[in-house]
Amino acid sequence: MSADEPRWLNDEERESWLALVSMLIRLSAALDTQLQRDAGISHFEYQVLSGLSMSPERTLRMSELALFADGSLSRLSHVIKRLEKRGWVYRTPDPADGRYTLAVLTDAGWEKVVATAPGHVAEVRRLLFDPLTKAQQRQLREIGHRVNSAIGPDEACPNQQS
Amino acid sequence: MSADEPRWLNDEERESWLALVSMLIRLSAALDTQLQRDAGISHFEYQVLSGLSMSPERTLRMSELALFADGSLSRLSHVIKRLEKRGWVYRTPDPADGRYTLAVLTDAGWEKVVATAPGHVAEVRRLLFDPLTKAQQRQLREIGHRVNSAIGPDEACPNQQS
DNA sequence: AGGAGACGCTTGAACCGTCAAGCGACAACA
DNA sequence: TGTTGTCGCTTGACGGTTCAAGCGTCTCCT
Repeated sequence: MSADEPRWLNDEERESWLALVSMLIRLSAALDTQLQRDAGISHFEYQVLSGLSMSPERTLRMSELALFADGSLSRLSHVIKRLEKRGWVYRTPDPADGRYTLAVLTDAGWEKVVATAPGHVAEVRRLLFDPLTKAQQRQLREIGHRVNSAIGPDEACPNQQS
Repeated sequence: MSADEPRWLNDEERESWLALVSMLIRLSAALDTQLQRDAGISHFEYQVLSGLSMSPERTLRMSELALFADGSLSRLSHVIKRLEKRGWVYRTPDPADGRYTLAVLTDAGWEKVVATAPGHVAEVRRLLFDPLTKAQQRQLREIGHRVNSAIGPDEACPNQQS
């Protein structure tokens, strides 16, 4: 920690940063834990299923789904293979363009989302919204948008290969 | 997404939530990417090294270090083994109580932190603080504290075994 | 039509984290 | 001083993610 770097963090920023990093890690872990315990799926798997459930025809291209779920295409491919084995999803080539693969939520997959969502939402509410004031919730939304656009469209998403 | 669950999310909350989850994942990934690219270490490894560098004698018990770095003891043990092989850290039993293991930062480890920190701090600043107003930085710190205490001392940290 | 290249996705290997079992060191009690 | 229990940590196997290479499909250009 040598001195006089051009733009060092001051104490306030440092504290914000440590608090945020800790929140980042522990909130992720807490959401994962709840889903794993109550539904036997990871947070990423939940995002995949929930993303499909909100889409028209319960269908999305793999690449769109990867973007929505903030994961790499490779990771999504492995995960969809597992979800397929569990009977919640199936894949089919896009009739409009054979390069695309469509992921489709089955009825069983829909049921899974319906059964899982309330508990998950309750946990999000308990850990994230209940402790905050209305004003903080508004600020948080704005902060999220600003940081997300600072990160850039895809800077952090290792979605493009090599 | 069936209706009238007791405490469903409204549109504003929903948007806050999606923004935050996305920020959560992408910010973690962005910080990891920067460190991996510029220093060849993971964010967790950085937290470990940086935690030691800020401690008296550059020394910390494994369990304290795990708490600081928000990771399990098992994970820390594996990571320290790797950092030991790279010559940045060594372990020694606590002379005061043989059950504890002390992790100590070597000179090479200190150099590594000094070389790595400025770039990392710059990235944190670029992605997290620069896009926010002073007021939002203050809010973020407060939000972090509130959410962290909602998660509880260790609810999300799988630091205790079995 | 045919070839080159771009695109979307998949695959297998290597790596990392988690989980459960187990080890040595210490404390409490007989 | 044993014995029992707890504590802090380590270990190996397992499961998931990443990385790089490769496949099939489509587009563009001649």
